[in-house]
Amino acid sequence: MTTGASTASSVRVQGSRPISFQVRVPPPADGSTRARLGRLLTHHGPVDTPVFMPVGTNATVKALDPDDLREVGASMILSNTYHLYLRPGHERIERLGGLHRFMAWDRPILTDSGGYQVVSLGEMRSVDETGVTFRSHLDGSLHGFTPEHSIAVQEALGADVAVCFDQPVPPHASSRVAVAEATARTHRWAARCLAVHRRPDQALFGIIQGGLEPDLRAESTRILAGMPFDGLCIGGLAGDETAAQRRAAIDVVVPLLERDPRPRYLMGLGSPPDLLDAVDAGVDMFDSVLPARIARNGTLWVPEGRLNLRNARFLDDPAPVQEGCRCRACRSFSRAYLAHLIRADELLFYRLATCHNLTFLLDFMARIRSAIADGSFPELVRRQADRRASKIAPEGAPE
RNA sequence: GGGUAGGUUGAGCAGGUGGUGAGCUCCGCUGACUGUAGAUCAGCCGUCUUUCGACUGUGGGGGUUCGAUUCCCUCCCUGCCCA
Repeated sequence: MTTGASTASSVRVQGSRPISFQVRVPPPADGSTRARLGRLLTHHGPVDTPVFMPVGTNATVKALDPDDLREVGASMILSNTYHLYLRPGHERIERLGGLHRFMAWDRPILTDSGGYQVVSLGEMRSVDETGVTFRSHLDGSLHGFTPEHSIAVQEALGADVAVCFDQPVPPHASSRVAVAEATARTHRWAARCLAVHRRPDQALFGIIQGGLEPDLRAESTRILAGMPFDGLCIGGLAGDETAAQRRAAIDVVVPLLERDPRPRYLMGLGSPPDLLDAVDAGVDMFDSVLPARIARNGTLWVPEGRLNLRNARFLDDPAPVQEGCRCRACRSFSRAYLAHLIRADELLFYRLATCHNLTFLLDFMARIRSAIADGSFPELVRRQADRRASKIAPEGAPE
């Protein structure tokens, strides 16, 4: 198998990129923020950035159907290579017309590569230069995943954007040597992904690693930026790092990409303050399971913070979760009703709760975009910082 | 009326045939969750105490005994069977 970026770039036909990205409102020259407004053009329509992509691991954003997804304002979603490969199988999805058709979602999709499962599956995998050996979480069977394999699966799924198979470094157990090795391997794997990726209607993003080591982050950024990817991911920051550590890592990456025309995608982060901070740092794309997962577990975001609908105090509360919220939960139902549903283990709870949190977050993102457009974004960041400092409830930004 | 099986901390149970019953599952309360092994997980869940710990508690009453949830008597309540 041939490797190397040069081989790969010759495969990628110049001129007709599978996606295009244009920055419509660049960061202000005064350096007050790196926030920028952009538009990603794909075969399945445009995506305004900064964008948050809800996560639909098993070809579904849990509890929602495509109508719900459009209603909450999702313009692009993420799905997962590893899970769909195991079940129902990427070949089956391909036979059935590809992922978009399979899940009846006609807007853009990005597939994660399965690299993150190196972290999430913990002991159930082993890694070497060839790739990763996973133990299936479904039946314990063994599966080898290589960069080439990941790309093949992603091409079969047919998402608009595929992502390189990388090796994130598990958060705490990260000696500098371990970070350096995983990062270097991620670079070699990136080249292998490029070498085999040929689907012309699918973009491919590379993943920057480097942990929290500034020089390794910088080196990783330079190497990845030197390869003909359609976009660049910032990986390995959705673990137990502090907000300050994340910001520091992003602030190493983005300045090195200042004149790079490609979108920047921070993988795995999705709380409102995380988004605000990362947009300020110059990030264009996000994904996270957080809003949907905490919703299913009873926690809903409101401007004042979080509500845990399991709490007894909501059983008699006739107010909507959030006054004035446009989501289907708030339009029709009381906190008392939702508190009842969750106690009764009623399935409707998951749908309503997920609709609310995604609406909250996507509306927050829309507000960020309009603030960038009208120049008020730095003020938004400042207000948020003030609120945190004074420990008053954050405006649009619960933890 | 006769027989029989029972009555344990909100519910359902376990255990205990004379040597200190606070154990489980629900329910309930609180918290966590960030490229989804997650509609999951963790802590608490008799009273007092931050903790250590102390106290109370095996349907009611009585008896035997150094000591009773256990043995005896009696009453109450519940299920089932027979009349």
